[in-house]
Amino acid sequence: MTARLRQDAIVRSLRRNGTSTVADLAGEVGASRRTVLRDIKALRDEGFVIHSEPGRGGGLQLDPQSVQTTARLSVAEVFALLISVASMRAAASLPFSGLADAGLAKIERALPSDKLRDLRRFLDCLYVGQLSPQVDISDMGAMDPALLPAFETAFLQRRHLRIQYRDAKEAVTNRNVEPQAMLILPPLWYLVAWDPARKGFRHFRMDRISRPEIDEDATFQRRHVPFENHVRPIRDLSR
Amino acid sequence: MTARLRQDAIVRSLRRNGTSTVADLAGEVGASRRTVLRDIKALRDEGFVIHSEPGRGGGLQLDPQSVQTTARLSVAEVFALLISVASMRAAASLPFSGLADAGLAKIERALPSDKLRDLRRFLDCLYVGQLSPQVDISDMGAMDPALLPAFETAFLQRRHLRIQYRDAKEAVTNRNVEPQAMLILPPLWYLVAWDPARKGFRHFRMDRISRPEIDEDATFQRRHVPFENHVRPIRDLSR
DNA sequence: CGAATGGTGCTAAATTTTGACACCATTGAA
DNA sequence: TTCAATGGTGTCAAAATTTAGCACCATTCG
Repeated sequence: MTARLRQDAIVRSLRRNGTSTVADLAGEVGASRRTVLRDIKALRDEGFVIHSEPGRGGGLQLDPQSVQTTARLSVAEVFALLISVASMRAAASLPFSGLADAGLAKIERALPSDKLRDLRRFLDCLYVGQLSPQVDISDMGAMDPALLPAFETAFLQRRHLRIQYRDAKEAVTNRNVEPQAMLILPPLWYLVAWDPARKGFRHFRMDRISRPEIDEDATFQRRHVPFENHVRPIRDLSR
Repeated sequence: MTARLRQDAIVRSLRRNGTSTVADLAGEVGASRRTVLRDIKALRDEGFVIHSEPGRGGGLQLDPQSVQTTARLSVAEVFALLISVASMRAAASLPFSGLADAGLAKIERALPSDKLRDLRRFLDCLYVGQLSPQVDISDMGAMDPALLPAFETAFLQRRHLRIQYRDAKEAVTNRNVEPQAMLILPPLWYLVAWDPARKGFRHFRMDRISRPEIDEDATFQRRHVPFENHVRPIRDLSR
């Protein structure tokens, strides 16, 4: 029995029995009283809240609110969770958004610092809003997640992006644009980009974009994107 | 230097240098070649994807896609994340829902088993759907999360629930009902319950419910709740 | 007061981890 | 072909860590 397994057993026992004494736990997990006390200290160091009462009738009690879980997530999964929860908050205020945000903030903090920096920089480009109820979205396509890496690279390295765009009239054009922001109006995503040829901002619906290519040579400066009041940066939501 | 710290150092080094040899890593972390190989095996067992090339010019490489994060979450936070992502999926299909679900599944699996059982049983009572676009939700209140523990207990122990309900005409009634399901039509929550006095199912908007009390004496059997096609159980979404 | 409880320090014993070595398979350059 | 550089495994004794036992302290309650 390794230390880790024994500590898990102690947590399970406390959870099951409510209150236990050190001696009981020692008998249960087959270790000495001293070792159980060391384990209790280790668990407290890890963040478990364990109340204790000395004296006759005393004992140990695991704070039920502190029951915890650890999971190992990839950066892509964290990203997906962030977007989902932030979009949800924008679309409909749920009673749990505070808790979900707190959970996400913990996950985010645990990211390795270099990935965290990239993720934050990309999240800074993301804005969420709400589609006006009049729009019929039943026939709209979903964006292809396979497109995302190209966009992420273009944003982070501030490279020009070549895309093929099919507009509302089905006319197909080729563009070379500066990606400035991504706007999420669930379920639609828009690329907000400065079009140098037209000297103006354009919104491109992501499900109408195909064949994105990074222009390796040209870089650009960030511009201030004029968003309306009901569009909010996603970063505010995940803090 | 504990094993854990050394393994973290190895991951950092691989992330920084791209490719390293076992001998280089051993020198860097101050351990023997054999120990580094043991650590590599442990990291792989934990889910890190480490490519290796034997032979001259070979070495170890950490798959950048497998960069991972661990976070310690409370059950309430996991619950909030589950609800948020599932609701989001119902309201609007996002490109990442698969990834977010995968991340959540990992988190869910890491829950302590007794809490996991409770959470799953409660999730089995949850259904999501989409409010029809005609409904004006701008003036609707949010449910009070403080109510949830009473509902959760009533569901899990199948206890009758006493509530005070204020209906659409502002008429206040007292009910004693059997909670059968929760229906989430973002941003509104409904309690779907069998009302024995009226011998029928009733939908109660959660923001109109007050003073829920568990009836300690009476228990009930689960009933089949007749849901329409566009209402889906939440559990399907988080697998 | 005394028994039951949580908590700490110390030390020798028990256990686990580590390093060293031999060895194998693969690769690429000489 | 040959050889050096690499990843990978098995074995075993040495090193390091963990554990049990013990003494002891503080607190609580009957």
